[in-house]
Amino acid sequence: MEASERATPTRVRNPRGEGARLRDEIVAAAVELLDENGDESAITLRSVARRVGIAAPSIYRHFPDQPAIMLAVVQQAFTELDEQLLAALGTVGDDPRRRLFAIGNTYLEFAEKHPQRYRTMFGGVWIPSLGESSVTEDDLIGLGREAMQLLADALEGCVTAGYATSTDLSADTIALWLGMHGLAHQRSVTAAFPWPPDIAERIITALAHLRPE
Amino acid sequence: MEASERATPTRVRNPRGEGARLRDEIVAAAVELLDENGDESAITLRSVARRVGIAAPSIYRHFPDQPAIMLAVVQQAFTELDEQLLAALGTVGDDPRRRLFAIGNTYLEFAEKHPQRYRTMFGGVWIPSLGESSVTEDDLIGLGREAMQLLADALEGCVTAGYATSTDLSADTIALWLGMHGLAHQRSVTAAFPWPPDIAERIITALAHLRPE
DNA sequence: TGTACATCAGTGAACGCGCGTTCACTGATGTAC
DNA sequence: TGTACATCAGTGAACGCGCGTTCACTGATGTAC
Repeated sequence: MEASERATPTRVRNPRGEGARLRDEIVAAAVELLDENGDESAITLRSVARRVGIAAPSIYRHFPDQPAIMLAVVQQAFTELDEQLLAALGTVGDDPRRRLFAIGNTYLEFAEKHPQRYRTMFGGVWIPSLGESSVTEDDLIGLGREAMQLLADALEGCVTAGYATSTDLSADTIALWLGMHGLAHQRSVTAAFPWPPDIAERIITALAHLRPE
Repeated sequence: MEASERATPTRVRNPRGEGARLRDEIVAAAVELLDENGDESAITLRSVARRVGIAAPSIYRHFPDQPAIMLAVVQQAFTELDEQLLAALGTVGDDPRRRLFAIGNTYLEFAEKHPQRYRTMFGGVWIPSLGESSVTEDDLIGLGREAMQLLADALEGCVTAGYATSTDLSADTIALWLGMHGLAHQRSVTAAFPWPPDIAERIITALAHLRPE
């Protein structure tokens, strides 16, 4: 029974004051399970505990309930996405068109590299009858806001520079994001589709209303 | 115990040779549960049986296992979508531009009216570690083919008539569909988003490369 | 400086639950002779 | 025309499982006096 419940029975306990470390380990384990199994139902309180190598009730020191783990996974994924977008912008220079494609391509790369996480971030399924759990609506609002703002700024740059046209910047940003999201999401579900190689460029160019170069 | 397991204990059994009727009732009950709860995990073998008013094992006369019910739900949803698209085309006349928007708007309406079903159709989550169940890959291939073909035809009509430009019809069809899917999917997840009222038109116009009227 | 004590990190056993699935069955109805 | 029988639609009880959560606990370590 011990063997089946624990992955690493030799785990040493964290020193005093460092108990919060386990929180990070729990989230990391949950992400691992998600990436491996592809299904968010793979993240159960007990499966996570098993992976970390702790007893199931130990999780309650760090999370009020199971949905709270899911929320932490999603929050971490959004933070990682934001970081990658900022990193890409940091290396790409000043050309507005290149900045727009840097955002778009980095976004799509993130989804392609972590399809399960992407699906969970935007899947909506994991929100468990909101209100029966510790997760509130406030926890969810604004999750994608940072990424959306970066995209809006990039599109605005193109419009200002005359590379793109727009009658309504915020509506066009949403339209552009929806197109990218459609590709990112569908790819994360069906890997084996014969996508046209330039599909991302086609979508971004059309929805950003980019003038021919 | 009886009361909790059965919704309608007075259910009469189907006459001989009509046993297949129960199959339809099972699928209908599964759809109901999905629409009500919004979560495909609401469709369990037992919950469906409860809803129909039969004993759980009775389902095995009609479905080899639980995933087979999910497959039937998704298949039925795709069939319904196809029917609605065809019906819309039947009433809209010959103008290629109107035919394109008929497809696009009907598609988006379907997703808006049945968000849970839409999410399940394209969610990918319900595919249960394919191979451990009776559902095979063949069952899934070609599920959206009909709808995609109708969209391709509509776009081709616009190009032929000179209303739209395209360098690669099949790639542009996929791009257009992905944009529509992005909107349809995200709407089915987050109802409370302040969508621009003309968001659908913006996406379709841009991705179909429609000339200004 | 020694020690009692509070705090902290984590455990082990147990609970009740709903699940998918199996098994042997029941009882009505059509059909062959 | 009567009846034995096969077929069909569906049942009831039971199984083992993994789940989330609870409870009282253990034992190491820092801290107050």
